[in-house]
Parts: sequence; C-alpha cells; structure tokens
Amino acid sequence: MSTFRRAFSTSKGIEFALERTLKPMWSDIQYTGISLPSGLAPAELIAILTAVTDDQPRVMTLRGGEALPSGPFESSHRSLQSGLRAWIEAQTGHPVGYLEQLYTFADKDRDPRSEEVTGSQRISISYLGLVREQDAAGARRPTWRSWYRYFPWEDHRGDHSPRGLPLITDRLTAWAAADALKIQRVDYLFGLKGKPWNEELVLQRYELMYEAGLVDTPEFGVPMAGDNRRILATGISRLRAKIKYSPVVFELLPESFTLLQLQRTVEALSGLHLHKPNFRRQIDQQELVEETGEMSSGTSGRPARLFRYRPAILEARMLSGVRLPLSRP
Amino acid sequence: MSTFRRAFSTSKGIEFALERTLKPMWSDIQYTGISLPSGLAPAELIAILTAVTDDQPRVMTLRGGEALPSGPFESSHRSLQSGLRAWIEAQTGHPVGYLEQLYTFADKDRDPRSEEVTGSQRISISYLGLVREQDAAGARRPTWRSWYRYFPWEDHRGDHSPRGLPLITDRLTAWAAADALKIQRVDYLFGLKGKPWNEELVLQRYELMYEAGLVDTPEFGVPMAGDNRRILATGISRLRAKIKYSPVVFELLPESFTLLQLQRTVEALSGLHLHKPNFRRQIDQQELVEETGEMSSGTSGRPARLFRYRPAILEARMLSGVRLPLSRP
DNA sequence: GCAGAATGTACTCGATGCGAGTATAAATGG
DNA sequence: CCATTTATACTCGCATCGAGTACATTCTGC
Repeated sequence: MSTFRRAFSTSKGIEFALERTLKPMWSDIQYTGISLPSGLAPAELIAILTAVTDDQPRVMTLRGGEALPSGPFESSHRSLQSGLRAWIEAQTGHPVGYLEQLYTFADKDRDPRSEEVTGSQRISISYLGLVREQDAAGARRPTWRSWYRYFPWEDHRGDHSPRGLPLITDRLTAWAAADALKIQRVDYLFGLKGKPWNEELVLQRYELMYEAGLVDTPEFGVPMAGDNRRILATGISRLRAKIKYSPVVFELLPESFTLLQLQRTVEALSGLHLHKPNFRRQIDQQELVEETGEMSSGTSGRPARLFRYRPAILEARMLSGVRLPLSRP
Repeated sequence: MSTFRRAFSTSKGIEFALERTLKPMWSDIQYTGISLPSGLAPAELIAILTAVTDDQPRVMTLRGGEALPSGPFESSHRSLQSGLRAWIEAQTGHPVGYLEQLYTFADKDRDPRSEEVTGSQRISISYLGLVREQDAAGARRPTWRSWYRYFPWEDHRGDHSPRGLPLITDRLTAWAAADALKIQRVDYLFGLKGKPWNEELVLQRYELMYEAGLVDTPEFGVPMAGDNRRILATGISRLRAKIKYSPVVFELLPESFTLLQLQRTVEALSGLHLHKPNFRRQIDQQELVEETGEMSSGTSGRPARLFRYRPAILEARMLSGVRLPLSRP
C-alpha cells in the first residue's frame, strides 16, 4: 500500500492559471543562487478533500459550505505533504488515500486580510486529497457538499443538458458579441456548434464565466469565500484529467466493489455517461482489478461479482493509463 | 500573442514526488478556515530556464553549472508568476515565452543553511521557463548547459544506447537483487526485458538511482548543489510530457522555421528519434503551422519551406493535443 | 408464480490513428 | 555528374475505441 502511494504521488495533472495581469514588480533581486532571508511571507495550506457518496462527487467544506479547509504552515512541519496528511487525518479521523499538490499562489488581491495583518503577501499552497466513501461518512462532522452545487453546469450525466446551462451559454454568447476569439472560446469550452464537450476544462469554463461576470449569479452555482471556488475548479479539473491515466479512482472506492460501482464513481467525477460494455472491456484489458470471489448483495437486480484493485499491476499502468470510454446519453 | 500565452498557462504536466518519509509533525492546527499569521517562512523561487541550441536542450545554470538560478520572493511582488517573469527578463535581457509553475516544497533537510540562518523552514517554488534560441544566445553571460550533461542516460537519439546506460542498469539490477518490486521498477523505468523506454519518466529514473545510491557517481552525470538536479529532472519530465499535447515547442523556435528544425527541437527535448514522414503528417493534420512562402537557405541539401506557428488554431489544439510519432533508430 | 425492471455479460462492426516502410524529388558540393 | 543531404508523398497493417446489439440472471411487486 505504501508502495502504491509512493509510486503514484508522481503524476500529471492540470495546472492553475491565475495570472490575471502581468504587472512586473521585481527589479532588485540578485542574480545569484544565494537566497537572502529578506522576504518573509506567511504560508497557508488549502485542501480540496474529495469523496464520492450516493453517486455524487463531494468536497469537504466549512462555514456552511462557503470555504475550503485551510491552515497555516508552521516551521515545525517536516514537509508540506506529510504535514498536511497528518493534519487531515487528525481532523477527519480517517486516512487520506491520495494527496497531490495543485498550485501555489501569492496574489496580493487574493485575501485582503493578509495585507492588513502582516503587511506582506500570503503564499497559499493548495492540495487535492481523496478519501474513501465510508471514511467520509464517519468523519467528524465536516460538511460534504456535491461539486455540482458550485458548478451545476458541469454535471452532464442526465438525459438533458444540466440546469441553467442553456442560459449560461446564451449569456456568454451575448457577452462575446462580435469578438471572434471570444466566440471561439465560448463555443469550444462549452461544446457549442457541434464541438464536443470536454469535461476536463472546468477551470477554463469557470474563468470564462468570471470574465463574463457570471460567477456571482447565485442561479449559476453557489459562490464561495474569496477565490475558493476557483481553487475547487482547479481540483476538479485535475482529478478529471487524472482518472484517465492513473488509477486514483480506487482511492475513492471501498476495498471491494462491483464494476458498476466503479463505473458510477468515474461517471460522478467526470460528469459524463460511460458506455457500459466498453467500460468493462477497458477495465478487463488493463487488468486493473481481480475478482474477490464474492458477490454483491442487497441490491435489486442480478447480483454482481465483487472486484478488488490490483496494486501489483503498478508500473504497467503508468505507461498505459486508464482510459475512459465516453458516451452521450 | 498575449492571448496565446494566457490560454496555455493552463495545462497539464508531470508532478513532483518529493515526500521521502511520512513523518507527521502537525498536530495543533486549528480546524478552521481562518489562518493565523503564526507561521512565517522565507520563500524562494527557483527557475529552470530552457532553450534549445545546436540540437541540444539547455538549461541556464550558475556557479559553473552547479546551481539553478534562484531568488527570494519579496512581499513587494504582486504575483509569483509575473514577478518571476520580470526578473528573468531583466536578467537575461530577453523575454520568457512560457512560464509554468512546477512544484512547491519545504523539506527541512533540503538546504541546511536555511535552518542556520532563520531557524525556520524555507518554502521553495520552482518554475519552468522557455526561451527562444536566438534570445538565449544573446543573453547576458549565463551558462547554458545541455540537460544531458546531468542526465546522460536520457539522450536516446543516437544509434546506440546512451553512454553509461548499460552500466547503470547493471548496477540497478544488482541493487534490486531479489526484490520483485524493485526489479519491476528497474525494468519498467529503464525499458529492460522488452519493455518500452518511456522518455517522460526522467524524475522517476533519477529517484530510483538516488535510492540505489548512484547519483553521486560522476560517471553517471554531473551532480548539482543540493537537490537542484532533482528539480531539473522534474522540469524535464514536465516538458517532455507537455510537448505531446500542447504547442509549447514553438516557444523555443524562431519566428519562422523548417519542419526539420521543428522535428530536431522536439527530438532534442524528448531525447528520441522521430519518424520523419509521420512527424510531418501529424503537423499537417493538426494545422499547427502555415507556410511563410519563404525558403530556407545556407544549408546543404535541398532548401526547405519555412513555416510559422498559427496561434489562430488555439482552442482546437487544446482538445487534440500535439502528438509525437516515435521511432527507434 | 409471473411480468417487468434492473443489472450483468458477451460479441460484432467500422472508423480512426498511428507505427513502419518505401519511393521519389530537388538542391548542394566536390 | 554523381554522391549526399534534405524534402515530400504515398501505402500497408495493426491496435484502439466508439457504438450498437443481443442475451443472461436475479430481484420486486402484483
């Protein structure tokens, strides 16, 4: 298990675009490898903790679903990741299966308080962490909210277009007006004019809506404090990209599971319908799982075989990746 | 141009695995969204600046090729990326076409000096930046070294196996001894026993060699100060992954170029031979470039058409990605 | 008990992408 | 003018994957 975790703490993922304006302010930094301890800045860690329950991808929130959990980084901590892991486990009472760094930012306009308090700029380091379903359920009273509460337009599993999406695209098209480049961005990001919907572009869609001034409309998803919603979008983008080529999904599932459970989890994360036969074919081919010999029970319909994840496959997967067979309803 | 840069500061890439031991040290952090300014840590920026000259991928170094350029992050800076961009441009005298955050770390054992000086832990944020060939040549006296000076085993362009690689794999195999998991890692990472060579796994290979105690052997590549060589490996991994699905290569090329120049640049970065007809087919299909109408001159052989990059394609590429047709010599 | 719903499982077909190989054309330099 | 270097076009075949169809098994409710 520790071997698995180690091997896959190395991975790919979507990056965070946060540079809104390019206003250079450096000038006097020495061109040298020696760093002077002149710049002291408080550092903060922000966690996007995700679990999947009731076919909904969820994120741990505070303050009535308005904020992501965060805490200061203290000098006694040995490393960022190990410190954050211990902290989360102490708080939720359950282990974090997977933890990955997302992005570090230090925008002055990010949190007005930081200037008032310290007079300097806060550095924030965001992390994505995965927690198993049953662990999340037994956790110590945090509030787990569905992703789609904040990004309703990202859930394309239903037979129809997500609620509010047509209105959003109307508004965006109106905003783009005659600007060809903006029109192209809208069409591409939201799958208009015959272009395919790309589920990974969560952050880019959110930023487009931000530019168009739509993110403060409660109708278009619940806002969060500060830029927490943007950070969440980053995490979703990263995870949606990641499940395609790395077996992180299994960090969200119980020890043994049915293939449909696995599929539903992937569908919840990606916000897409998957083609069942093809999904099973892929899982088969990649030899990611093995039968436990047990059968599922308690559900209606024909009982399914139970499977467990095969960490033994380890290296081979890193090459091939876990592919997702998509399908439109 | 600015549109291009903006759109592609959002992207995927390889992540940094640096957690060597899991020794939790946090305990008393408040479970709250409010951060107290109790943890103050100096922050440092580290840049991996890359250019390609003479078919060699190069990195800007200091102190005789022993260190990567770095500087403290100061509270007057507006944002990490904009500050770093300005700083680099001031130092090299030329614009940085592309700048992307790599990883943030805060290992206590990373730089012993930081403890002595400040008594607290340094946070280091690493960046990958790309500079055009001609710009790099005219830069203000920094030392541009080939990547393969530090990672000779990563250059697989020649007809033969890279120098030293057979010896390395021998040593690794001996180190793995009878441990099945270690053997699997060695075989997979170094393409032994019929497994394919995966050029993206630069960091993983380096870390394996680190574990096996081979990185201090000068025969196996030149060492760098501290963990700078590991940071460089991270950057190479990220860039090698990135050129496959994002048009960053063009940030390393002059305004107009021949298709062979483009291919040679990609080959330099990936350390692989590419199949020329297939390479051109891919470039064609993706409509990434357009003819300038000019022809190359001054080289032996038949003159080639000159091409320029087409930023107009912008969004379409984000979907398709830039694929690389590989080939073995 | 039986109908129907819900789930599980197997197979086929066709388009596409891509690795690999081959052939030909055009310019340079001795 | 011939060897060399570079450019460019075309073909073949395998693997992958989206999409569709068919069928099997068990539960629930009447």
